[in-house]
Amino acid sequence: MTRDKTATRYHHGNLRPTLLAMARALIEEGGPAALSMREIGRRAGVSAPAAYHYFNSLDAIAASLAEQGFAELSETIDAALDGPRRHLLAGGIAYVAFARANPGLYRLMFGESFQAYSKGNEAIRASRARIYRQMKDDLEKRLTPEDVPIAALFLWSLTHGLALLMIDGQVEPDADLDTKIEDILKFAGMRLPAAR
Amino acid sequence: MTRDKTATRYHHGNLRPTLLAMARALIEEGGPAALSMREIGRRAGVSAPAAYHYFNSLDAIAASLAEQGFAELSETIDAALDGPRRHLLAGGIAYVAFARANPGLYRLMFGESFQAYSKGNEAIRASRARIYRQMKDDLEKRLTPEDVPIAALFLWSLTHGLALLMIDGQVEPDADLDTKIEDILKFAGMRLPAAR
DNA sequence: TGTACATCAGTGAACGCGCGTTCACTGATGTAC
DNA sequence: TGTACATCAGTGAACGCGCGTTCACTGATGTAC
Repeated sequence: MTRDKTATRYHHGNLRPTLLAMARALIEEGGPAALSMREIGRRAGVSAPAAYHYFNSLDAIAASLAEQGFAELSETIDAALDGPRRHLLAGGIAYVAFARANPGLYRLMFGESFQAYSKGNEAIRASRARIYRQMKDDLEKRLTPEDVPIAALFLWSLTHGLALLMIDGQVEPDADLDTKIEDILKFAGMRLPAAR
Repeated sequence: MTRDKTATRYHHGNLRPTLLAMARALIEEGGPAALSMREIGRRAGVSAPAAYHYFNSLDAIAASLAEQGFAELSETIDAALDGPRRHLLAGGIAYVAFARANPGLYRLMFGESFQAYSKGNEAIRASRARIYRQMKDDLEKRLTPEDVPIAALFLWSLTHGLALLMIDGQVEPDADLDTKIEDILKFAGMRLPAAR
């Protein structure tokens, strides 16, 4: 009952969240491909099979991380929309900021295995729907109804693409990246000479 | 000299391009993670070590594929810009079409290992610069000079994001995807109510 | 308050796998004479 | 035209590796009496 926090105890006591935390650190260090049952165990100070008391497989851990990521992203956007800024701009800035703060997680969430996760995971589907809904709600205040679907996909493409380019270091960080993000999102709301 | 095309000959005669072709087929089937020296050899009807006469490592094959991809993407855009459509729109459509036609390759080109490839590869850097230049040339005809860098990043983000969302199957293909692409790119040139 | 015991979290050894790469080799090719 | 030979493309065996997962187990925990 009186826990010696430094001693390594046979029963970890808090293993499930610890495993997830270690897995998350791993993807941030080495990308989604660096996820490994054995390495997760190693970092948690536990043998690899111990994890099987909490997850059926490595894929289950990855799916759990993705779920976590979508929940956090959704919350982050919620919080931004409560702020003083205009909605779409604040949401977009928050979106890109999340990706930049959690590049490994973001890549896991939207990477190749994405479809596999969201297929069977109700929580992920719900978070995604919530994010999309927030965006559409705002767009509906500004546009005629028939423009909304296209505008939503437009905005999602823009923020997703910008987030990935920055994560991948393909935007030369000449100026402050934060102001660059803002500039681009603002530019999206301005007139480009009509493309046809 | 007179080659029996069906017989398996000791000397393959055309191995280097064959290896690249098999590697390319592999990433299209299973994504960049499916690249494997041994599987490439297997498909080429050759032992795995044979490949080492042409490439120093698996990474070298991947880099070669990425180089090929950037060259093709650049050519595809060139071709589109020679056509009858307005430049930016035609270029954007061609860009997304390339990604949709070569999803595995596109992911390899812009994936996590991207930085590693383009660092030492002059050909890749040149292709990318060429693509970017084409875009900027067109933008310069339409915008004041100080808007061009932001507009370029804006456009690249948009097309990149749209390409990936489609590749990842995150756009429900309710309508024809081709017209959807066009709609979005056109929308990018229209007015969104100013975001502030 | 003290003890027997059921529970189940965590262990260590082992499985089979596929991988990238190295190595000493073999055998087809085409050139020099 | 025919033969010796250098070249080097491709081979098969082997290396060492890390992985996901299974298995029979051990030992800490907390509850029932």
